[in-house]
Amino acid sequence: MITQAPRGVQDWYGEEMRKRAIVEKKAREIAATYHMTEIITPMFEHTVLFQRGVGETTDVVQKEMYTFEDKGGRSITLKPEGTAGVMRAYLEHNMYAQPAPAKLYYVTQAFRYEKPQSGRLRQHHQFGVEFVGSSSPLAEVELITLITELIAKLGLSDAKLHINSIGCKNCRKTYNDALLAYLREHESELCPTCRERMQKNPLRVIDCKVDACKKIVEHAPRTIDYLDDECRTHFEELKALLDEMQIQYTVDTGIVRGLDYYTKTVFEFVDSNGFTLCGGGRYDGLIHEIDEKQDIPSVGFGMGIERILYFMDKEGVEFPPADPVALYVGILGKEARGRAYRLVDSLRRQGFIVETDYMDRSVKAQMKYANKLGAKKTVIIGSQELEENKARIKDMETGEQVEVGLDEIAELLKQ
RNA sequence: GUGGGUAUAGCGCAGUUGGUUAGCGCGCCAGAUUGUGGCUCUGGAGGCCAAGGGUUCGAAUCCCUUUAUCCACCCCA
Repeated sequence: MITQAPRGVQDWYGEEMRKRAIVEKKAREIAATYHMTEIITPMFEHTVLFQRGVGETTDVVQKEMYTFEDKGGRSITLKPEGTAGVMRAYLEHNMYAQPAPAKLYYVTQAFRYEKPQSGRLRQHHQFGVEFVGSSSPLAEVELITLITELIAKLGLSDAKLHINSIGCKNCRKTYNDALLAYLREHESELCPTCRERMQKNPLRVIDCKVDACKKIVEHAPRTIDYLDDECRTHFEELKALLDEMQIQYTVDTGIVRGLDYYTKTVFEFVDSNGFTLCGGGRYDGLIHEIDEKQDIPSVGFGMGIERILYFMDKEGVEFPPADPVALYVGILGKEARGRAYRLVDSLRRQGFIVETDYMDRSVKAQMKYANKLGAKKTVIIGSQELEENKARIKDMETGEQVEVGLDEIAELLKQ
């Protein structure tokens, strides 16, 4: 038990860790070209931040948060998503006093108490962007463009953009009334979960996967038909810009998203099975929700690193190989050890990846080991080499050996 | 939270209707003459058969509980 990690979390090491680092590096590189800067916020926040920010009625807040009391009696919660913390930091440090917009990106863990399954963990990692201060649809376009570029550069092909608009608070109210009225008419045909959802948040019924509900939803009122002028114009402008950018999308009126803070635009990138790999949208009311004195529009998205890796694996995307060991320095005899290790040190300082023997193995075993490491070249340092100040460098692919002075090895490796 | 599958060596798997010291492949370690890898051969290490309880003369095998894991739903990344 003590040697087993808690449920739903995983260790990162070896090849998987390497792959994850490559994905994160790519994300950072691309964000940098958009002139976005990285932000790291704490792993935990005051519980109220998420209750307000994410929304009291959401599943995330109601049953999935890791909440505990610290020794000072404060209610603390491990962040279940990336946005709320960044917004809190934005307000705490008065970033709105800087020239707008603020373009922040983050790579973070997120914790949710869920039942683990494929692509779902209790600790996962997200790459995300918060674009704060702009109400222009160009802000949405910037995020979508960034994601599109990242997905393409990672080599993923099975990801389609779905967009929708759920309107602002005002449109939502008239819409909710219309939807509720419609659902009431069909209440008896809905699944039990949906009958319950109806009361709390009727919008959720829209993306129910039960066949009977789907059928009813087909003819249900849709958010886009209830948008006020401003929201409709915003959505039309967004679509026009996407067209101009030649970014393919489908308007999917079923996208609702599970976090309460969304307004107007919501979007997802999904694969052909409908599995979400990244989602986001506009949340113009979020900052006001956290700090009554402020009212600043923003858009953002979160992308699951594990899901990206899962999809890349599924699509058979090849990762670049790890940098190989340039030279394996074999050691023969204790008297040669110091000199050999000096050689190792000197070559490493020049930037070469060098390995050596720490196991007092025989020469033969060392060669086997070097072969397993995938070393490009090997050299054995023994009493003879010490005497002559020369050594034979062996090319592990061709088997050829070249004799050079101990001080000339770096030169040889550079070729 | 609801429903289903699985749990045997580091990894991937066998293990017959319950019956001796639980096997195979890969990997790991060592050797096949003295200071050179890959191929081959030989030998070796490594398992409380997930944990606990029960049935039985006898349990990896049957039953119960727990834990973990995988999958679907809910929801989400």
